[in-house]
Amino acid sequence: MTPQTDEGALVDDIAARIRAQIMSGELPIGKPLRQAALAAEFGVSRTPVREALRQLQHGGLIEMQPHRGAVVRVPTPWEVRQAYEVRAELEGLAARRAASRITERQLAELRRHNDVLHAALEGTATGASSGPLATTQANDCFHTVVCEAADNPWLRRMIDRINESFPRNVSSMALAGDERHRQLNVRQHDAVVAALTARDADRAQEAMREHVISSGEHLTAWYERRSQIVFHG
Amino acid sequence: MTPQTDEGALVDDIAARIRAQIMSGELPIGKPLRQAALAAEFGVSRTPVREALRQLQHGGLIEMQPHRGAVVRVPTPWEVRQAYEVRAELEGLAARRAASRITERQLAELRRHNDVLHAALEGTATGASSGPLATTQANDCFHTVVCEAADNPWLRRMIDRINESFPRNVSSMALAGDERHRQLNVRQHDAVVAALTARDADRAQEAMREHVISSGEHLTAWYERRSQIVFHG
DNA sequence: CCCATTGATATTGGATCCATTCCAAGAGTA
DNA sequence: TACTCTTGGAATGGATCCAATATCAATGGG
Repeated sequence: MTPQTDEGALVDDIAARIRAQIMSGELPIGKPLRQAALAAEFGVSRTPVREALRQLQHGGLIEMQPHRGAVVRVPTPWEVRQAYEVRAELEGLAARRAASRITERQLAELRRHNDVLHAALEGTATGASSGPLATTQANDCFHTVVCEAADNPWLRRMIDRINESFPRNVSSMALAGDERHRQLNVRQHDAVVAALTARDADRAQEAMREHVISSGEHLTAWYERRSQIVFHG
Repeated sequence: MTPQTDEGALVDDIAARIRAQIMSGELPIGKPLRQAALAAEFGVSRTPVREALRQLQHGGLIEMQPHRGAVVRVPTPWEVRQAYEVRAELEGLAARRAASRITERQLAELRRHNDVLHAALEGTATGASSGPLATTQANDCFHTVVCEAADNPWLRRMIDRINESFPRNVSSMALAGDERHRQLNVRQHDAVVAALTARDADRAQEAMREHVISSGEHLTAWYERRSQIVFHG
């Protein structure tokens, strides 16, 4: 049932699956998570499920009240702003480090991901590489590549931790909806790539910082407008 | 046996206790952690201990190999440097935010903690407020106050997470040993306080960044010299 | 008619039990 | 003597069991 190469990672596997379901929106914000139901769904006992839930709680993705169960957490707008301020600083640092470390291969990869965004923007997308899914992935990959180029596992973990704390579908929905913001987004990506190409650490850091802050403001505003996309049942 | 106000926090309580033991050096680096032993020591079953260990693993303080048990993790020198680079950026951000938010009361508190360090340095410590314990505490409090003044829970959590990942006794031992570095340390603290008093965000950020980077370099060097303070037996 | 108390029910949290796995010591053989 | 295979013990990880607690509905009283 659970064919992991790495026995002993069952708990982490369960946690990853639940996280994925929350990220994809399959488990909507505010939905109560029943341990028994999850255990049955994954074909395991409640013990690993409970541990997985606790991990997610510690990660901030869900809330657990004693004897009352766990619910998918509802991030408040100001919390989004605060988290993105931290993320901006961290990704800025990543860009700074990347400026002197990134390889030509990675730069090419960045440009490729950006091309996808450009194409999606101009409607010249060629079939498969279109749609909000492709743009979301291209966006993620862009930031991932910069993180990898920064070559600092701790930094990487911290940034991942922030990203894992907000349901992805919400974020991408917020971005995908606003055409104007997507243009800004791509321009900012280009600025980052340009700075990295020029090996200009200061400019790369500032460009990335501004980009993330801007995304954060946008996302915060979106949350403020319709912070009611929660589970009702 | 466990009179917590907050029932349901037993696991977190266990985790905190184990973490404290690791931090204080009572559980030396490299020491294998037996679930049964810990359970007996705390008067609980193995279940909450297991969950607590997994939390610590996720936090990076211990390593767990499947069916082989958990050991207190040995941070490598380069890992210390990388973590402190991240910490410098985060605490720099904290100082920047604090510059415009810190209250007079908090500033006074900062000065008080710094006075303790000054006193310890000049040997004019008055009995109880002497010793490495007091200086370590004053150091911690200094950074904690700045973090609180920054008023960003996410930032706070991230910084805490980094600090919780390195056995405190090792860090303080490294600092306490070097008189020269302690002087530098206090001067840097003073610089931060001065910048905060002047409400100069840029200067505060830079002062704090430099301070943390410098501490990180020192700690890294210490780890390189005697990275063999591990458990043998 | 509305509110409080109480009992049933469901769900969580901790304890215990059992299968699996890893490590080490010892016997047997080349 | 050295190498390997076996076997026993010990520890982990998952499953199951039981107690504690919160939710909800029903009933009785104001």
